[in-house]
Amino acid sequence: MAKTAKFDRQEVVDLATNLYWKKGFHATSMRNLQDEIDMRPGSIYAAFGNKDGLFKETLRNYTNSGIAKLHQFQQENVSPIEALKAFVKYQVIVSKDDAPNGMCMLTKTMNELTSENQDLIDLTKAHIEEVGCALAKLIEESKALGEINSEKSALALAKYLQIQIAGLRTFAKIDGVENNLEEMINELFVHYPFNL
Amino acid sequence: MAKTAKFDRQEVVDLATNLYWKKGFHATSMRNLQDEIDMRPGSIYAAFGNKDGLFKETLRNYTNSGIAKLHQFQQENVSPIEALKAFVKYQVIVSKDDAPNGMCMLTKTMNELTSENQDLIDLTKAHIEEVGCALAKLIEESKALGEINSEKSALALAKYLQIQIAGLRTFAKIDGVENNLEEMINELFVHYPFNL
DNA sequence: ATTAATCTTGAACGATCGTTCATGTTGCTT
DNA sequence: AAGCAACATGAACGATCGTTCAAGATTAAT
Repeated sequence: MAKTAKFDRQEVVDLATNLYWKKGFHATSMRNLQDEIDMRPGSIYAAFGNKDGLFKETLRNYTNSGIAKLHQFQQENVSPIEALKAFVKYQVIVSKDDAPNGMCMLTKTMNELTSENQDLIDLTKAHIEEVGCALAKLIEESKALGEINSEKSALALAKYLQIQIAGLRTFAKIDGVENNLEEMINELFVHYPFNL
Repeated sequence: MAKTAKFDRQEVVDLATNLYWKKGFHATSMRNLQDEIDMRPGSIYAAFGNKDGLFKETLRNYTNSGIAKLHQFQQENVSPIEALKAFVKYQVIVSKDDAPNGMCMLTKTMNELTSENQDLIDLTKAHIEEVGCALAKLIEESKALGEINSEKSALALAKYLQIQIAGLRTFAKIDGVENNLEEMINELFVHYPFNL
């Protein structure tokens, strides 16, 4: 009935994700996005509603990518705890230089936004918990295999892991810890609360 | 020779600090600041140069306050490690609800800014390391008293502590950890790397 | 070939951004 | 009392913000 030749939505969202991730929500202007994804205002607003709408879609895209990456490590490693370790190293060490921003886009968003954008905060929170659940599943497997000796619940350990990742990523950008990141992550899994 | 009745600089910087801390650098407009500190544009620019200049002064003010708070806990506690513990609890638990923002203003700034404001990033890094040194001094005392049994250097332990604080503060805002914060901080100091 | 539905375009809107500066006000010095 | 240097004021600047929408371009169905 009508014109169908449209832009590649996934490609566009990927580009938008990287820009939002790199600059943050407020510092990324619609004109920055227009240049990055090569679309005109009208098309963007027709496809995504507004700046918030596009941001929400990039959040979804970011979280999906992260969880997919976790599953990839899960398939590449027979040991669940090695998969977790690989994931943490990927997030902290690899992302430090290769990713659009060394920080996790979700925690970065949590840090940046105020109650003026409560809906975005709530959405981000939900995504963080979603990642936590994915981690918890892997931890559960690891416990079942006896790799982990802990009285803590898998969910509590997952949250602990997320706290460590957030802290490490924040300080990975500051001089003085670069050389120790690998060691610190290795030590993470052999001490409390993972092993008594 | 001339008019001397000026605004109270400390009072103004305190107000500006709280606003910048709460909203972040980009989301805080000069007009927001004008309202908050009750000064007109001309006066602000005469006193602080520009938006960056005022921000730099608030960073200095924030860091000074933090270090002063650390020294306060140092004087209130005979045990250095108890002083450290009180400091961490203050930063993570008290600040979660009472402070303008649950996050540390320094790490928040690190997260928000890009290389477009490299000078502000460098300044913030320096402040974070300054806090690290203050923590290290207290840790050194604690080691001398035998409270801490670790092969790690005081500076490395200080950095570890900062990583924990950053992680905990980030996740203190998300449902699920509130009840455990006190316990998690207590456990911090009785396990590796503080005690083998 | 014509129609109709959809998509694309980019000029333009009002609001707000960081910043400047001519003007007015104040208070110390002479 | 007068003069002047320092400070305070707020209107206004050009730039950019997020967003809209009338007009044009494109494609599938008739």
